[in-house]
Amino acid sequence: MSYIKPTESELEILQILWEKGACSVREVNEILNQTRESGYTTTLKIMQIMHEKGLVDRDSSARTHIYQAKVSQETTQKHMLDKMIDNVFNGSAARLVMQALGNKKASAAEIEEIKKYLDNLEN
Amino acid sequence: MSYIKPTESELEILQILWEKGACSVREVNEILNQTRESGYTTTLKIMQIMHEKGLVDRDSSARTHIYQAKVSQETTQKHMLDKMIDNVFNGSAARLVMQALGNKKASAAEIEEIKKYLDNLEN
DNA sequence: TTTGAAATACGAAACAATTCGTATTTTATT
DNA sequence: AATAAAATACGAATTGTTTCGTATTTCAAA
Repeated sequence: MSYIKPTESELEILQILWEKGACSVREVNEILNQTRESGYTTTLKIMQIMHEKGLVDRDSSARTHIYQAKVSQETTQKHMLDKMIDNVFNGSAARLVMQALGNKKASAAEIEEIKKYLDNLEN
Repeated sequence: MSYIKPTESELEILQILWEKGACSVREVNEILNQTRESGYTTTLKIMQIMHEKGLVDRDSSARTHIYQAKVSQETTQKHMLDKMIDNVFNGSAARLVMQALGNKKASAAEIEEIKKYLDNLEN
């Protein structure tokens, strides 16, 4: 299976599905509208397209269709990160990591976690 | 000044300009063509649009215009990372960092560098 | 069983990004 | 000065994404 690159809107919806698990269009649309204006049929249309593309699964046995992410968050993260490292960080994961840590301050606990992770990587 | 979000094509060109410093359209197009097919006037048009948007500076005193990135690589990295952390990593920089390190294997030296960086962050 | 609310389906408009053909300008060479 | 090569300018076609209006379907309550 080849990778399907989600558009921006699709990514917003995937995020919601990753978090909530399974949602109706109405649920997704309501969550979207906590952040930004979006018409119901607009959200519906995008989710239908996502289904066509194979980004989501759909249970259409009931009147209200229930959608679920079909692509995993991990796989999507991996693809987007790889692309970003290549495109914008000259191929250096280390550079990206340090930028990321500099930007958003990670908590002490998170830093410890990362250190442990690094220790493991070394072995 | 508000942030101008580069499109995909624009990002490809910025990358080249960040690396090379100052380039003619022809130079940029030749480098692009090492990776993928792209017509000369296509590249020209995109660089003209980038100029209109303020993404690049242009010296048009000679017949062959010379372009330079106007936005810094660091600023662009920061914006893209922030967005990605929010959108795809549920706001957790640590998660992104660990994914990134897992993907592309960093060298032992790079890992040491990151550890030092983390030690500094802790103080 | 009729009715209305809530859902889906669908097409087309609006918008944005990319591609490319062609006209025009510039300049070095003869 | 004429010419040809190489550059820019520009409009328009193409493609992809988002938005939305309207038609149709479905189901539960009266």
